[in-house]
Amino acid sequence: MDNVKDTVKQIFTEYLRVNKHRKTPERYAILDAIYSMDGHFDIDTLYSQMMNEEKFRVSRATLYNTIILLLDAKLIIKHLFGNTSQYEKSYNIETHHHLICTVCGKVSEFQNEGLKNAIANTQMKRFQMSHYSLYIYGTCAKCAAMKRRQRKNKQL
Amino acid sequence: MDNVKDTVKQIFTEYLRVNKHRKTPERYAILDAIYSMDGHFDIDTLYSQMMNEEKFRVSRATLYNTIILLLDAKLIIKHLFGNTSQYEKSYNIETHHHLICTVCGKVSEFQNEGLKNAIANTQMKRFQMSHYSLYIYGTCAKCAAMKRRQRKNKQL
DNA sequence: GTCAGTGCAAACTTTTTGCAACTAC
DNA sequence: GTAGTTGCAAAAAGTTTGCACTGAC
Repeated sequence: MDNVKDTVKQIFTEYLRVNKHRKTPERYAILDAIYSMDGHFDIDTLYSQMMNEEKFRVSRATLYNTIILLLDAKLIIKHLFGNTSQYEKSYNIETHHHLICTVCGKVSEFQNEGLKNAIANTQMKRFQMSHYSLYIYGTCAKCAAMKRRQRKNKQL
Repeated sequence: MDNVKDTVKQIFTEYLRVNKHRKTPERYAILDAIYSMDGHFDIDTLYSQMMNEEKFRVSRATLYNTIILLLDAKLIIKHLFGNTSQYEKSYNIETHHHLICTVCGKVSEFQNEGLKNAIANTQMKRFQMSHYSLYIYGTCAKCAAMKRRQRKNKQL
């Protein structure tokens, strides 16, 4: 598993070299922190995480700057649900789709090979796909149950 | 085509009645303005549109309030690309997917029946789908051409 | 030594909120 | 008449920017 961290570090180093950016400790600390997180995170969560648990302290400005590099290096991807930008590591991660509950806002992930293939194999004229995001909106099991309960109560 | 405007007005009226909201002229003016727009728009665009061209003037706060109702009534859908929330009328509109150019940011739409069916027919456990958004990121033809040109120039 | 990168705070943008005035019911 | 809505301005939340300082090269 540390293999992944080592690999992304190498990829990032190569990216920085090719693009003539400096290899600062902040940048590597941020990459490491991101690849230590599970699932989605926003800038504020990452900032707190690095403030509290980790040895390395960086400013929000540096987080925003570095995120741009990591996106460009395709080591993370950006999502936009809720109010803030959410990010997610992308190296060695299975492509997955997102279920977003419109009642409670909870975001969960699911995999579906058929869908994955259908999308990946779609031919578009005059457009070259690099990646995609599929967001499915609806009601999660918990909120569906709550709705049923409310409806029942009204009938009493 | 005015048929659509009439129909959404009826749907909205019914929605307001059921949910015990008032039928204010502002709300109908906003609905009308939205169904007069083509493609995506953000709050600011809608605000300017109603300020300049239309007879009815509403505040931003009212726009935000009304947007929430229209989302709930499923008369519009919300997208999150770029920096601002984008909205789009959804009644009587063909489901479509979005191509987003990561170079120039241009958003275009495309239809694909196979994809549409594949997604609509996906069975998810413990989740009830109401709608979905598929965003495909990549490089548009224009930016791809520009990239090729830049690469050629470097070689000289 | 130089200049890209960093931290801080201020600025900016989008969205939300509090409150007085208004109006649909 | 009364409570839901509106408009305004202020506040909040997220992100970007300006600038002096630091450190990677």
